[in-house]
Amino acid sequence: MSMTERTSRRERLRRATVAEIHAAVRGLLVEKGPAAVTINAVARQVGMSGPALYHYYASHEELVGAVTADFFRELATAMEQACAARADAPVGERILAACRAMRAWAISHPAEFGWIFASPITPSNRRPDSVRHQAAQRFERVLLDLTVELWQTRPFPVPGLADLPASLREQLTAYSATIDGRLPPEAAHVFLSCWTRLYGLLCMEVLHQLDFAYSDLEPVYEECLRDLALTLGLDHPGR
Amino acid sequence: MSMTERTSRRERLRRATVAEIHAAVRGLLVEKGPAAVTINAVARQVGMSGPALYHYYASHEELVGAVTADFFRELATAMEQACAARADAPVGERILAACRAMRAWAISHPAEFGWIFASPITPSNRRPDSVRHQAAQRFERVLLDLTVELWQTRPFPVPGLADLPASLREQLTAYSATIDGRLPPEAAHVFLSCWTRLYGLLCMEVLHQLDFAYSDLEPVYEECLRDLALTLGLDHPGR
DNA sequence: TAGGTTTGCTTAGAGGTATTAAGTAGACCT
DNA sequence: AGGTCTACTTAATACCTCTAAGCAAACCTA
Repeated sequence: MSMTERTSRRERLRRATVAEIHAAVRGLLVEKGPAAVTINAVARQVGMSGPALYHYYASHEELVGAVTADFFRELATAMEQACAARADAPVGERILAACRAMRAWAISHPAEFGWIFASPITPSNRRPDSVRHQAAQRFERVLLDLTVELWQTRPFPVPGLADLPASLREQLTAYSATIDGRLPPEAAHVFLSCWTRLYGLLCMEVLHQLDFAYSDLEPVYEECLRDLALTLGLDHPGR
Repeated sequence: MSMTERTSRRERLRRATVAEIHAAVRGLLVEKGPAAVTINAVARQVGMSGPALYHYYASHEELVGAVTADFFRELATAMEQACAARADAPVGERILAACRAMRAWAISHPAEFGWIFASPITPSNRRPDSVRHQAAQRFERVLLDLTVELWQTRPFPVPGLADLPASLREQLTAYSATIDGRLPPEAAHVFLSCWTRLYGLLCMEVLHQLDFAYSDLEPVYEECLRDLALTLGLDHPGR
């Protein structure tokens, strides 16, 4: 009986409080914008007074990083679920589903998605062991894993490694190593190109850098997906 | 004699002070990061005390917007100069020069370029009559004007308007109108696609969203330019 | 079950921020 | 010469992050 509860009562309480804090942060972010997410305001929201929060986080920055990590995880989960819902479909279809899920989450959570980008990644949050970095990496892996599966089951056309500039070749080789060689440098190049276009488009939409021309980027995103499907040699992308 | 000096002594002094303030802001931004750009710190730098700055700007936000506008203007000028240096070259070559100048400025002024994006565009700075918006528009026009010239002298291939989704067609038609029809909707679509890819890539580089894979995006950018040249039907893009 | 430790909070306070208000010295113009 | 405008000043408000010190209750252990 006592053995089954691995988490002590204390720890459960702590977790609950942490969850409440994160919810307060998110609420403030969504309702009053990033600037409203102050230690004091968050503390007030959860019914404690200011400095109490320092028992949970060492600094404002760490709190922000932790919540940002939440958002990354939630986004990654949304993408994974979109895939899981089509577990039997061909990889190509699941890739498109994941990409659409990414934008769907971004659109329905603009404040959260905006925070992921716009909040300057402070040096401490760029450390590989930071919670934020871990969560960001998991997010990135969703599409990477799918692309690896595609590469293994139905390889897409890639440029000759010799055709790439030397500097790029080196960088791609290094990156290929960091993903344990699951994609060779040439394939990594194609993957990164697709990733960059898609993510970049979303990034600009969220940062309102395209407002001067577009009011709704859905068709633009879909066109980008068609292009991506062509590059990866997928069957008809739907829509 | 008195007629020739359109600007009174007073106004000249004011301009000098404003320039000094902007220089102080920039210095703080570059040396200590965006968070160090506070009203007080800026005032200290120029040798006045805090609230004095409110005689020049109504708020911290307005000051930030004004300096951001400076950056946009400087960036636009750098691109224009790159074109002017090749005034006799074909449009295609000038387009590529402008694009390269854009990245060159971004790389040599990372703090400034980062601020252009990362600083959340507050509602007041999104108003069409804000200094920031004006300067941003001038920046956007550099490549637009070049593309218009290309379109008029050597039209590039465009998709059929009927092939585009209705929603996109409407948006493109509206945008075409805002640029006085200098590009028809189909051509505007191609222009915006190129613009989005290029600007998005730079945006992600500056926001450190690609650090996980690349250490130097120069070859990636050049590849993007080759793609762009192909899309616009330019001759060999060089490099 | 008693004692010490850990946890979660409190208030007080230092030093910073943006911004407003009120007052003053001097330049400018009539 | 007198009034207005400009550029600044200091004082004050209300907020911010974060540190320090202290207290009560929960927990663990002897």
